[in-house]
Amino acid sequence: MSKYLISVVGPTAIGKTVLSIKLAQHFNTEIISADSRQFFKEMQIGTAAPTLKELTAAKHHCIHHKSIKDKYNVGSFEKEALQILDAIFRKHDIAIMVGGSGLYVNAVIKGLDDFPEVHPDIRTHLNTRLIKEGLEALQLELQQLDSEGYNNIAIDNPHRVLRALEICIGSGQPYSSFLGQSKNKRPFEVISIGLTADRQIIYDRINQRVDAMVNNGLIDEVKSLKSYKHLNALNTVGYKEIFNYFDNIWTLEFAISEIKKNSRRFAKRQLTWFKKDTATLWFDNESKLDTIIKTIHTKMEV
RNA sequence: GGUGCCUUAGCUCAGUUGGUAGAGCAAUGGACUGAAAAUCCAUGUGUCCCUGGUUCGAUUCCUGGAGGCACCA
Repeated sequence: MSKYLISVVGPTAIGKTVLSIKLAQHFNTEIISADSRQFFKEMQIGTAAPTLKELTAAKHHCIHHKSIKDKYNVGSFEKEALQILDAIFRKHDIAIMVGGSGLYVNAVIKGLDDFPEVHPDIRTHLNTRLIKEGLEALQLELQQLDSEGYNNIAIDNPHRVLRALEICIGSGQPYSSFLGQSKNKRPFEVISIGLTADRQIIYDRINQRVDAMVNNGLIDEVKSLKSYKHLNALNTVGYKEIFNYFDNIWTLEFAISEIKKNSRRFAKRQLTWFKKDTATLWFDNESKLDTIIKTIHTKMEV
């Protein structure tokens, strides 16, 4: 029998966690999280990570298993996730993956190209140059080192330009020369389940969830992380806004309304990303579990 | 009750010496190969309060009205 990875995607606050646990219980299997912020053990309230009760209701992987101080990225996640899936598939025919980080989901189900490791100093240096010389100087350099990459990447996006440049500089070869390698075929089939709702319902759920986070101690959680504010993991909706409150830039009330707004925008970006995968089977967030399970079975028989 | 000011996009407001209008914020659409809850790109949505009048043409000028604000009674 083939192995199946059921991937649950959708915008934030739609109910992915709850559905994934129900699916894990029904199929008697384990869950791997593809959420780029729930990895971090220091970030619990603001990331709406599964509660202790939820974590015991089904076995979870990649939740709170890293520190915000650790170096971690999609590449590491891809490798780690594949190992975990391998272990799960030794025991089960079905595994569940749940997460709202499109790039991380794609890394597992489609795979990324292999890029050489580059020393972190290169990026630090490029960031300094970005501030001192401006984006245009780095764009010109990329044009020199990798004209194909220059023509294909989003050249207005500093992160993209820096990433391409750091690969060129670190490896001595053009960034684009690493793209499009034949990727390893996954030893499992993927069934992608999308959860969605009318925009207004998603937004209402986000607003309620943010209020709940504040009531559950979000402010204290962020306060305890103040000295790590500069870390990338904390450049996150729900944290960066509260830092502005602590820095007396915003009132608490305004910071909270900004969290809601930024979460709405995030949800929109997630929908844009997940809509691209035409294989995804979409369900309304009020759908009955039976309906979803029935669809999954049908899909597996094909 | 009187006088003055105001009424233009979802909000705050600009503007048109008369040729049906534009900023910021909000909103919407999109991109995405190791920063991804990150980062970036694109888009103006309108009885210019209503009503007559003048005019080839009024959101703009004039009359009357409605609502708001301020001051005087």
